[in-house]
Amino acid sequence: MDKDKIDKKDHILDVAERIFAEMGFDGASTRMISGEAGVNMAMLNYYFGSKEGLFLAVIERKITSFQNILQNIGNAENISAWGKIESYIEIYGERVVNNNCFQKLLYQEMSMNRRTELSDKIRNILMNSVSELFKILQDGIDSGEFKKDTDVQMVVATMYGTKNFVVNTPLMSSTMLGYDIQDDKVLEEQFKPRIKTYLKNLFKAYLVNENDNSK
Amino acid sequence: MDKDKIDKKDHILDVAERIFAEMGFDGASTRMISGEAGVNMAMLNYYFGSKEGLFLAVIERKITSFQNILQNIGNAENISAWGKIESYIEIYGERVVNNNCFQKLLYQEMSMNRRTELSDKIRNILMNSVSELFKILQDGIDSGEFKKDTDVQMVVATMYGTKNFVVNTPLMSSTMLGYDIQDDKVLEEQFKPRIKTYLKNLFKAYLVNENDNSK
DNA sequence: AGACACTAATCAATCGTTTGATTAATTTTG
DNA sequence: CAAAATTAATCAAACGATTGATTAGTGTCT
Repeated sequence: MDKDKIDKKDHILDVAERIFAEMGFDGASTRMISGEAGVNMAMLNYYFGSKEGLFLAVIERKITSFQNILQNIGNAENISAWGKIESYIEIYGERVVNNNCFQKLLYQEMSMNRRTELSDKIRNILMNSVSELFKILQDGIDSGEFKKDTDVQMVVATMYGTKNFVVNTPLMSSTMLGYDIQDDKVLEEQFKPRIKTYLKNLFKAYLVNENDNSK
Repeated sequence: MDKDKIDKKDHILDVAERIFAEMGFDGASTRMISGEAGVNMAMLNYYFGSKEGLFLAVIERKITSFQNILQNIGNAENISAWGKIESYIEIYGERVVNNNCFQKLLYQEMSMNRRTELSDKIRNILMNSVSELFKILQDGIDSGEFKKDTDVQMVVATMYGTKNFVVNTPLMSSTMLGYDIQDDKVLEEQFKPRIKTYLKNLFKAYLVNENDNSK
């Protein structure tokens, strides 16, 4: 049946995603991936053409679901700029937990300046999300809701950077935070609400103009 | 003369540091490193034993200079907690620019969970700096200078994460920021003051209790 | 029969490392 | 001091292993 083939391809992609994230593109071998997936080595090339094709397939599979999620937030009418940022942090916090393997993969690929074709693709896609954030922030500034001297670009760098740091260096972060970030339960029950609360407090303090009578 | 030998080893380490940072540990080949350094391939094994030994030597060379820099700040007596944070950001901002190649290398190694012997070493050394920051922050909270609900650990994650994001994904960051992060002049004249100012503003807003008459 | 799914065997290329020989530098000896 | 002996530094070549990829062939369906 057709279903089996799709399931098999998806299974390969699942395994490849995990191994690529753990070992990096170069560190992961096709034998390791095919072996762990329980398929013949040649199947990787049969299905995906090449190792790079497999890598690209792993990324493209997820990337589609990444799109369009944030545009709804940005385009919402009756929500304040700060409300949009809060929504963004909520959604972002959820994705941190569920897709941290993939996040690591993305970040790893972006760290390398080579393979520009793929890197460009990834960067362009991520820039969509970034642009949405820019727009929200700039609107907030223009409406006077956010402070005038806000560094819009750096705010985004902090948003992504803080999350990436924790997700990509789990051993370091676990030592710092005092509990095991790699434990799914801890991640879900402890870290997820924590980073959401933290980012909201952090950016509220930095972004939002207090409703005082100054000036 | 003895000088030449030392210079040569140092030259190899310089090249290896750059290539490891650019290509990752697995992506960099010994042929590439020796070729670019202008030495025979066998010299790498002759000097450093193995590829991993070379990698370790690259890291250990820098790590020593990393130590003890921040302890002076933490132990200063007549400076406020916020003043210490400002000093930290200043020094940290300087290091970002000058050692970004090495920073990338460190972060890359920490992202992989394998090679635990080396990773543990790196993590422990970084934890020294982290602990200094913790202490400063906690002192500020205890003295009432910083807000009581400050998430000390996450502040550090933001500090490192924001910087790492920009340094490790230069192409992405350059697109975001609108200028070329990889250009040394831009990095020095534009980005360095910018990230310093931004981090100070960000953390001042989040950390410092306003001297108002509330409560 | 013929398109598709799959496998074992094999390919050339590249990997990190080792070798044996050669040169340069240093130390020991007369 | 100079010749001899020893050590250190450097090299081209080759090692076995592993890499990603391909081939030729075997079933398996419709």
